[in-house]
Order: sequence, then C-alpha cells, then structure tokens
Amino acid sequence: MSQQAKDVTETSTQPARRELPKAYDPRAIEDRWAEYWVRERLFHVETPSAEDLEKLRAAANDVFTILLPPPNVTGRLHMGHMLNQTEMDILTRWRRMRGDLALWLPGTDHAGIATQMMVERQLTSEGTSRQALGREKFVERVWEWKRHYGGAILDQMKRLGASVDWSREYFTMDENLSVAVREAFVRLYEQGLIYCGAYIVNWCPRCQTAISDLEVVHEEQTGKLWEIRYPVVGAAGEFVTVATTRPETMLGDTAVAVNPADERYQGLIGKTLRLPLVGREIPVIADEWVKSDFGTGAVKVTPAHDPNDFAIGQRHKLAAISVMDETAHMTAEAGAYAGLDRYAARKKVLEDLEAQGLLGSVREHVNSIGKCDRCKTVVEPRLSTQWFIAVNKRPEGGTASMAELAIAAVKADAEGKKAIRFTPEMYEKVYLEWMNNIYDWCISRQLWWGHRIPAWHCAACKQITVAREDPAACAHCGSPQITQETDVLDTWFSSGLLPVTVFGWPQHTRDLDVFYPTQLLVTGFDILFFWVARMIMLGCWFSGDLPLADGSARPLAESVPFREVYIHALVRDADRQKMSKTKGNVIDPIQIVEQYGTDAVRFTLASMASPGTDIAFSEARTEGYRAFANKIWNAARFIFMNVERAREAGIAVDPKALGGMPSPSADAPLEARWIASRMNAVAGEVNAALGEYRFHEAANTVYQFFWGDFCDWYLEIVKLRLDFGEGADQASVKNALTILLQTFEAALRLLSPFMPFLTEELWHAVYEGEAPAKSIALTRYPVVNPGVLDPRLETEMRDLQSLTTELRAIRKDLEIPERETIQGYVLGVNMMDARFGIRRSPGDLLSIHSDVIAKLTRVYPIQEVSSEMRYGDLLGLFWRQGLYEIAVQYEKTIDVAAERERLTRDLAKLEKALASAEKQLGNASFLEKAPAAVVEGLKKQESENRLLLEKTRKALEELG
RNA sequence: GGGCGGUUAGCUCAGCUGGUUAGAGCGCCUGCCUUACAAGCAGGAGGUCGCAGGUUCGAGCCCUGCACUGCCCACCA
Repeated sequence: MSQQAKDVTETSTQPARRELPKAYDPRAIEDRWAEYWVRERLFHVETPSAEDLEKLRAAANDVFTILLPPPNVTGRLHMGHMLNQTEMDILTRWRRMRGDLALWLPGTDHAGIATQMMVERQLTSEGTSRQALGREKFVERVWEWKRHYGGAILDQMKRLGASVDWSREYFTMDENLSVAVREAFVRLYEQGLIYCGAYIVNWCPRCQTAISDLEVVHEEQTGKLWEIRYPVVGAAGEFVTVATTRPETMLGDTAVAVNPADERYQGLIGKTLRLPLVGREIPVIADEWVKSDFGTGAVKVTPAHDPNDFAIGQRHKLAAISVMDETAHMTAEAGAYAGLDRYAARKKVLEDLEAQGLLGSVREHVNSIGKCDRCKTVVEPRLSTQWFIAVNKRPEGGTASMAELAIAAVKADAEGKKAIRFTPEMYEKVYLEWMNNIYDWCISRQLWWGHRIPAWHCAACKQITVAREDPAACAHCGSPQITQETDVLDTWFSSGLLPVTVFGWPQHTRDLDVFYPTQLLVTGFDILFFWVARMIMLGCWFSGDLPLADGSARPLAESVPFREVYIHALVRDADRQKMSKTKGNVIDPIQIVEQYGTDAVRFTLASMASPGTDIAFSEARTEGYRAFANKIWNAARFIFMNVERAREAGIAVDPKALGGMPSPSADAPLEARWIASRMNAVAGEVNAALGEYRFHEAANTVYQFFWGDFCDWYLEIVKLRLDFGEGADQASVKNALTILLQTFEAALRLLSPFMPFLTEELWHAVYEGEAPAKSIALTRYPVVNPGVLDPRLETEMRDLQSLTTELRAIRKDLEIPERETIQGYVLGVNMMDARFGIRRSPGDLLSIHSDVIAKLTRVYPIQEVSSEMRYGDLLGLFWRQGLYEIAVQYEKTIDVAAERERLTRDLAKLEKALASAEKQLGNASFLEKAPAAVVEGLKKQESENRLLLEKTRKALEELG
C-alpha cells in the first residue's frame, strides 16, 4: 500500500484527490471501503412502520427483499458464489438507489453431511472418532468448529462488498430457527403429512445415512448382466433362469417373478424354486411389472434391496430379508458370506454359482448406476425405517397437497397470472415437470449434526410421540420409557423453511408482514429441486394461514416465498469446462480479485451474465475491465486536475449543482447538450435492462457510454472549453466545468452497482469531503428524463463524428504525421436524412464546429466548396467519400495504381449493394407489403448509393 | 428411454416481438509516449450466422429434417 493511501486509511475515508496515482490500484482502496460499509451499517434495514411503508408506496417505491442462498458453513467462496452475489448485489444496490427499501438477508447453512464429514475427518487425524466421542460431545465439537471456521465465506463476502444487512445474519441451527423447524415438523405430523416407516431408500454406505433421490447422481457405465439358474423344486434338471446386475443380492431373494402373460412361464407360476447357495425355497409369482422382453423374462425378487422388488414384495406379501448392513457388508442372513464387503461377496457368489454349474451366460450391459452426490460411493438401495413427507397427500379437510400448491404457485392461473415467475422462462417447465412427478420426500438422515427429529419412540406401546416440547412420557400409553428418535432432518428441510423462518415464523411478526413474500430469488439451477422447489412447497404451506397485514386472508400470490426466480448460469473455465477440484481448473475468485480488483471481476461476471447461457470465465475479459476501471480513474484525474486549474483561476462549481442529471442550458455547446442527452438515454437503457435481469446488456451499455461517449468524444471536445487563460470567458468555462462534473458524478452513480469500490472512492473525491451522503450507495440512481432526449443533437453529433473519422482516416491513408496541420474541404454530404427534420448543412456544421474539428483532426482550416469545383479547381487534392465527401491538401505524389485499386473495390461494393436494392425495390409485393419506413429507408439508401457510385466512377475516370 | 439448451469474426460472447450495410471485448495489422489514461490514443483487416429444405416481399431470428455438442430427468432386473 502506498504511503498516501495508508494515510487516508488512518485519517478518514476521504482520498487525497489532488494526488491520485497515475494508475488505479484497487488494493489501495477496497479493504478500506469494504470495512467502512460494514462498520457504518450502511445497508441495515429497520423494519418500517406502517406509516413509513405508506410513504414509501406513495412515492411509487416498494420493499425489495432478497434472501442470500445460504452457503454451507464448510464452504469456501467459489466463482459460482461470486456470480450469484454479484448479481444480487447489483440488483440490491440498484433497487436501493431507485428508492426502494432494499433488504438483502445473509446467512449460512449448517449443511448436515458436509459439516459432519469435515469434523469427522478432523477427529480421524486426531486418532479418535465420532463414535468414541459420543453424540453430545461430537455435536459440541461441531459447534466449536463452526464458531472457528464457519464465518469464512461470509467474511469473504464482506470483502467483496456485498451490500447485505449484517445485523440480520442467521444460521440455520440458530435457536429461533430450530424452534421454527420443530414447529413445522410437528404441524406436518399433526396434519398427517409426515409418516415414519420401513421403506427402501437410497443408502450411502460411506456416509451411513439415507439420502434423497436428488442426492443420487446417476452415471452410465458398462457392467455385466449375469444369468443364474434357479432349480425348480421337485423337477430335477429344470431351472428358471434369472438375470441380474447385482448377483450378491440373490442371497436375499424371496421370490422369482414373471409376467402373467408370458407364455414361457405359464406352467411355472405357483411352483417353488430352490434358491442356490442359500437353499431357501421361494415361489414363482406373476406380476405385471415384469417385462417379458428383458433378460430372460424372469426376475429375482429381493424386497430388501431393490425398490421395485420391494413393491412386488408388498403386493405379494413376501418377506424382506436384508443381507447387507449399513456399511454394505453382508449380514448374518447371508450365511457363509456374512462379513464380506458387497463386491467381495459378489465375486464369491459368482464363483460358487459357477462351481455349482448354475451360472448362465454373462453379457456386457450398460446401465446407470447411482452414486452418492457427496462422496461418489455407489448407493445401495436399503430397507430401513425413515421419515417421509407425503407431498402428494391432501391433509384431512385440506384442498390441496403440498405439490399441488407448489404447482399452482408457478402455473399461470385462469387469467394467465403467475404467482412466481421464472427467468429464464424455460425453468418453469423444468420445475413443473419435476413437481408433477414428485415422490414422497425422505427427510430423515442418520447423522448427528442437524435438527434432531422431535419424535419419541415408546418402548411400551411402540407408538410415536411428536411434540413441540420434549415429552416426559408417551402420549399414547403414558409410559415414561420413551427415547428420542436419533435421526436428524435433511438439511433442505430447514433451508426450505428459510423464507418464513428468517422473519420470525411461527410468530406472526411485523417482519413477515413487511418483507414476505420476498421479491426475488437468485440462484443456480443445480439447487432448483433441492431448495427452490422445497421453499415453494414449504413457504406456501406455512404462510398460507397467516392473514395479511390488513387482516384479510392470504391468497396464493402472497404466500409464495418469492415472486420471481432468476436462475443464473454456471461459471465454467475459459475452455468451457466445468470447474472441479479433481480437474484442477477451479478459479479462486479471491485470487483473481486480488490480481485485478473486485470491481473488474464483478464487471466481468456482469457483462457475461446473459440469462440462460453459461459463463466461460476468461481472465482476458477481466483484464479488459481492469483497464476500464483504470480508464474511469484517469478520467477522474483529468477532471480533478481541471477543477484545480479552475480554482486557481477563481472558478468553482457549487457541489449543490451535482447529484442530478447534467443540465446544460439551451445555448450550451453541442457536446454538453449531447452528453446530457446520451446520459439520459443510457440511464433509460440500463434501468430497463436491469429490470429484466439482462446484466450483460446493462454492463455493456454503461461501458460503451463511459468509454466511448464520455471519454473518447465528450472529454476530448470539452478540453477545448477548459481554457483558464487570461482572455477566457469565465462564464462559459464555468458552464463547461459544471456539465463535466455533473455528468461524471451521474456516471459514477450509474456505474456504482457494478463497480461499488471505485465509484465510492471517486464519488467522495468529487465532493472533496463535502459529500451529501455517507455513501454513493445511498444516493439516487440516474433515471431517464425523456424530455432531454434530443435526436437532432444525436444526429448532429454523429455527423461530426463521421466527419472526424473520415478526416482522420484520410490522414492515415496519406501517412500525414499526426502533428501536422493540413487544410481540408468538404464537398458535400451524402445522406439526405429526413427523419429528424432539418440537419445542419455541411457549411453550418463546419463553421459551428471548426474548433472541434481542428482539435480532433488537425485539419484546419476546413471549408465547404461546391462539388462542381472539384474536378476543375481542386484537381490534385486527395479525395474520399463516406458520409461526407471530403478532400485535403497535401503535398504527396498520388499512387495512381493504389488509388485506382481502392476506387475499383469501392465501385464493386456499391454496384452490388445497388443491384440488391434495385431488385428489392423492383418487387411489387415488397413495395406493397413492407412498412413504409422500410421502403423509404431503402429508397434513400439506394439513391445515396447511386450518387456515390457516380462520383466514384467519375473519380476513376479522372485518374486516367 | 424422455425432455431442454447451444452451434454467429482467430478466441469469448451479444444480437430483445423477422426489416435498410450482423455488433462488442480480447487477439491481429498499421501509426502514435498528442499534458487524464501505453491498463492508452488513432486508423484498419476479419463473418456464405452448423448443414439441407421450407414459410415470407424480406430469415442469424419462424417451421421441418439432419449433424455436432452440452445439460437435466428416468425404478428396465
């Protein structure tokens, strides 16, 4: 850190602007502001009173609430987080600056499995284990871990300047949230929507817990399909051949099933088979589910180890024999195989079958295999007692199931209205498809870290007591011999409740009245089902019976957890590869931020965040936006330098003139009125783009405006006006400086949501310590004033720009040294643009702007001459035509051959364009059907091209 | 097995309801240390919009088929 920056940190938030370093160094300012924003509690939102709320709404503003998808306590910030946070921060800052009451609520998720695993690993390295510690001590240990490391990701977030309300930070295991989770569970249980029972669930033998369908990732792989012969009892030499991909499960078979219509097996149904290796007699049963055309048409039935078999078992009242334990080792039921790991057992079973001649053909077989999302261990379907939410069940007296409600919340109603709107819209379909086919949700996990299920099992009557307060006795038989359920709840159960619980539910709080439903959810599609869908289900369910603030019943549109969902892209690496630790291509945002500055990284993400498209993060882009930050920095240096010069000349701009939009008087020079018009137009575009989550468009618009319009043209021209010499007109200099400052200040506000650090720094510098607010984030966002937009100005400026570019180009062509002044002529203008009324004649344009043209092109003097003169009097000049027909005087030998070639090329282009235009204009149905403006435009273009063509031909002739 | 995206300049991507000559950044070429900025300025080159049909006065955009590519969902042993 430079000495100067250090002083600033120590004394105040004000930069010493007179000596801004030549290059922008984000490191010198970012920590300081990040800290300042947190320390000053700038983004703290007080729950407004009814009166305040009314005032807010009277001003056409509203409450804007947004919930941070809570990162795992175990998490480290990755690019996905940063994208997510950048988008939320841009929107929150923007809405805040628009005058809305913007509340962004942060928090972290206790992340059951992930956190437990983390701490278990720690214990292992210490030579101990969770089991050795015992449940209570272990949980205490996890809390300790959480206190130590759990805040890391939020600290990183602070560093990145996220404008969240830190006073409302929550953790999903906080006392109040835990009470709410328990309340939710009890209510669902009372409504008969939670049940406990033995079912087949996805079981991870490594995590040793049940996991939901969503936590299983399917991977295609080529395995084997083995055929095994089961001898028919009482018919020596007769077999039924079954096919399986998991031969070890045969040890738990309790039947063989065939399709009732399968002719091959008609005689066998009802007969008994002897299960090889085990010796158990099992029946051949008929079940519709069996597909005759797969395998042998006969399927072994293992109710304890396969969901389909389990269903068959239920239908046929078959026994379910578990041959594998929670670690996927064979149980005593597996007889000789007991104790073997599932794969060792498979090998041995196959060997033994082979030895007994019962193994049939073996084929390669492609099937998808389920793996644990977290640890990639192959999941084993396992029969176990678990808790479920009946998402498709209507409670007694209820009109809808959870899923039905969650569908209604997203689907358009009879009037076409949707309570929740998805962006991109496509995700609505994805969501509905899933919700329409949803199964009951397994919410119990065999972990220690999490919300323990508030259920007690009675040793006496075997019934279950579910209660809000820990019970002393069984609610059914009164026995004190009750023990609490050891399972905890799926983490997504508690995070699914967040939209209501963060506002104090189950209490009906003022916060709920004011902030619920939240306005927006910004998240990635990877947690669409895990979290978004669950929040919709639970949010609608539990808020539905809360009356609105005015006492009326809450309609569905007001019970949804959020009104809009913006699903953002995936951040990939520069080669479009998914970032993953194993590939080693993970880009650490903090490292990139340190290298390029937070603002540059934010801007990169924003400029690439086009809804629906993944982001291939490229450092080249970030480099470009670092340059942009530097550009802004240097524009500031230039402006401040001139403020100083002005001060020395006794000219000062009243800071009170700043804070709005640039407001030049009617007689101000073109560039002043033009930049004001542009500023307004751009403000309009940016606001519109952000309103539709088109971050890339908003970012690109401000970028082009600042660099292209403001720096390249406006600043270059305004240099002419900033004449602090003796004879200068003080009033007009002051006017110019005022517009310059007004525009720059407004531009900083426009940029602020995208680049909060840099703009904060420079904004304070503009006011030299007299800033009207504690932060630029608390000022108002620029809004378009349509009255200022002036198409005539834009045309005039565009003409001036075209002329400038043409003159520069011809100089370049002729290799005229940049410093050398030459004379120029304008012979005419080609475009007869009638759209904006009268435009300046070339003569007027030249006389009004000769100073500007001279400054930008070093062509001086420049005058209009009639086109007819050219071929006589002006012979020997260098001539070009674009929008303007121009010529310059310069002593140089014409390279006739090159010139001819250039003109010939032009000619060819023009002829082609003309031919196509003529063809279209000759088409009667085009003239008849196309809108007038299009026809008109084409006609004009055609006539212009014709003119250009003629002139080019003539020039070519003269060349000889 | 079902469904959804993508394919536009060397690279990364825009292109909103079909409309006059398809844009940006990076990279590339040329010339400039012009007193805010060489992380800069100025000028320039570069695209038969994946392929083949179709609708239309008019298609990068709409329709059909195909190819390649990515993703999601799914209880075929």
